[in-house]
Amino acid sequence: MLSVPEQLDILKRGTVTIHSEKELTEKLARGKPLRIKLGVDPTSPDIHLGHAVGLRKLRQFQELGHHIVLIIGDFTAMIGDPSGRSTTRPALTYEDVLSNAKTYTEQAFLVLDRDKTEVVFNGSWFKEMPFMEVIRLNARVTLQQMLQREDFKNRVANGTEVRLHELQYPIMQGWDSVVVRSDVEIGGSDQLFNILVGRDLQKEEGMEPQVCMTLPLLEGLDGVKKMSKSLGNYVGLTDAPKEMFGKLMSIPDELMAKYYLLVLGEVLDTTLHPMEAKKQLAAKCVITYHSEAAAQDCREDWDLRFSKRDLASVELPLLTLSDRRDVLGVVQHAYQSVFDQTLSGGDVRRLIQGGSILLNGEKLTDPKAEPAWESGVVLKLDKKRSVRLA
RNA sequence: GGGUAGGUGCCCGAGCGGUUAAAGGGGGAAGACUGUAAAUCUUCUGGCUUACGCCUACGUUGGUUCGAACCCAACCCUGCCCA
Repeated sequence: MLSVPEQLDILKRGTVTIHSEKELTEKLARGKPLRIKLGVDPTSPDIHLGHAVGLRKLRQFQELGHHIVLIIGDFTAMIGDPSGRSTTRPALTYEDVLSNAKTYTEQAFLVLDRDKTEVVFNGSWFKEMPFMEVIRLNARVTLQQMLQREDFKNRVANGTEVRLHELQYPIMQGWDSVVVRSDVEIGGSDQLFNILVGRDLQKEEGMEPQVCMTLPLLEGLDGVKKMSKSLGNYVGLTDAPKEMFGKLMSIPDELMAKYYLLVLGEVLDTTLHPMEAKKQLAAKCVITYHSEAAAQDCREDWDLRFSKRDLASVELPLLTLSDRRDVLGVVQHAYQSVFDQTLSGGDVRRLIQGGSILLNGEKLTDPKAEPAWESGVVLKLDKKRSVRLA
């Protein structure tokens, strides 16, 4: 095991707050593996790069010889974490939650060492919890404390509803810490309050309080809002290589440094040309979650497709024509059959008239035209999608 | 339970009897340009094989009217104040 200062140096990297560093030093100094907790709510089946920021921190702990406890919030997911929310989360069924949990853990192990990770479901203790106990826990938190939270405060101030079950969330997350006897809890910076509640409950139970460690939130592809599935601005860990590569190429330039730090744990080389830096970021990410070969393939594909605009030599999905031979019909059918997207006639018409549709490099601007659809010819649909005629 | 303000398109929000498929913004899409699916600029953004035509849409259900998102009634839902 590395010395305490060496461990601290690694662990502190990229954190927002550590509450407190002194406590963490003391815990590390004992020389015993610490129990590191990360709770995830399986509210959607995908883990994205935003979640991976926390998982990477866990991985660091793991490599330093500490014990990871990954809590699957099967129970808390049904409540929905109100952190940072301006509205109540939609309720999920238990079946959804379970199936999400399954894919969730599989994806988490792309980052974590499976053999050294303890996975627990918090439903295993909450499902059987007597109501008396629930009341007892509730007695430990005051309404005023809850109302100090930005998200609740804002909602109250704006006249947006706050439902009572949402107030239970921090208490439940805190109780998880008591049950798993965590020494350190990791979370996004929006988790600060919830993690601190965990400290309070542990103290109440006569335990040494956990260290609270928060990490920055990763902005999504739009560059402004937190990366999240519901906003659609995420890169999923299981995204296909080309999709992952392409999505990363679409982040704003300003965000690159942060992505380098949080996604790769590296420092951006500012002497690189921005586009080259971004390509490297995208490639490295593909290497992590897929393979070196896939990354190489993505780069080449990207260069051909977007830098040289040489669609003819790119591998494209094949389109088998249906009965309709007019431009509108063929394009609509292409979206449907190849990309599984249903576009209305109006949508397609807009694409055609906007000049997006290219047949072998020639713009098709008449929806009703019936050009000769020769086999092997490239039909470009929009910026990202093209097909080859079968 | 009483009082009061509201429920509009993917979201926020104007409209308050006809010229309203419904201002404006956000989000999304396309084009131009480029160093990329960055940035910037322009355009589009309910559906219908484009149709000054039809259908669907302003919480729900009925009603008044030649005509309703707009007026009336009942109901459902939410906020705020009081209890």
